[in-house]
Amino acid sequence: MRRIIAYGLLGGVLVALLKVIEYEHFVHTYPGEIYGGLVAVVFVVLGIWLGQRWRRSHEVVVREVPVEVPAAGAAAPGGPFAADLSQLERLGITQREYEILRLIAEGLSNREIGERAFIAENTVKTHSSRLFDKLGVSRRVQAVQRARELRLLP
Amino acid sequence: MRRIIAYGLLGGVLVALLKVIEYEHFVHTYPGEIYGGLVAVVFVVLGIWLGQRWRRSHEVVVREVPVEVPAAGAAAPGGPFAADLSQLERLGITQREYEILRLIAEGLSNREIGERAFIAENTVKTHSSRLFDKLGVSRRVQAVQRARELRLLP
DNA sequence: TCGAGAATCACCCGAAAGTAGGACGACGAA
DNA sequence: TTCGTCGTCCTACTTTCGGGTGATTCTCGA
Repeated sequence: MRRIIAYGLLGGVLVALLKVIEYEHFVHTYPGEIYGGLVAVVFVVLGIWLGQRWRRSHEVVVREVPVEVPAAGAAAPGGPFAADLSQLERLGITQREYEILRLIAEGLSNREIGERAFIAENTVKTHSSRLFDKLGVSRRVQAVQRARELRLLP
Repeated sequence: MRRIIAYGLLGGVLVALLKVIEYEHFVHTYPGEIYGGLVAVVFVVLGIWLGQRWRRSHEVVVREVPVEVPAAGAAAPGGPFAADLSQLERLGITQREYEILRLIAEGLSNREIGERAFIAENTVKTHSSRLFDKLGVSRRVQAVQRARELRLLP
């Protein structure tokens, strides 16, 4: 409900912005193509931003990938990896937390993880904190190590 | 690749759409405000769509199907690990630094490493700092990851 | 429609990690 | 001897992490 109001206000701001742009006599100074193009670009960017915030359940697509593990002998590091997702459920690790775990394992800082996942650094901290709890560790290197033991990471 | 083409086509459609709208404008059917508003609305919606699409593509949850695990018997990767010591020489990593690297990979803190190796925490920092230089990384998780790639760690 | 779980974000604080620079002694090669 | 490398240790500083608490929003299912 509050969100709708917020969007309403946002719409107002947009219209105002539009007015301002128009007031600048863009229409008269530049040909219509440029004006329209500018407006389009600005609002496409804005729409993308909105769209990323406006999340829906159906956005999550679960893709099942059959993976085969090479038989004994020359294992292929970097080859197909099968994550033991039952461990996730057993430990109560959420999808988002698992995502953060993988990003941690890539050596990213919390800030970088935030940028990658479109969330605030604080949120990353919250996720990783809970993740550490569930993994029973207290440092990120340990988390990665533990996750590898649990076959959550390659 | 196909995605790029798709986006290219999409861009073309956008331009065409713009042209059409513009045509309407030049016919002076609508005043500039309405024209701009229309463009804005259309492209906001389009942006939202794009944003959600983009986000979805980044939220794909890869769920691997359970697979057979190689015989429990000592598989090569789990067995005795042979570090590629030539990499050490190539990168100019000393024995001591390699030792610190292994301890880092165990998830120990600098203090714990110092206790384990009977050296001061500051010394550990010096070693790890030089180690990071030689590995071309800046964080310990990255160092472990990189070392694994270089087959310096299991 | 209510509540539980999730995801999000904020603020604070202390600890840990990392940066930059310098210093010193041991040892071996030039 | 002189030079370079290694290992050790230091100060001082900035950044990052991790813990704790509290709050809002959203979704889903009962």
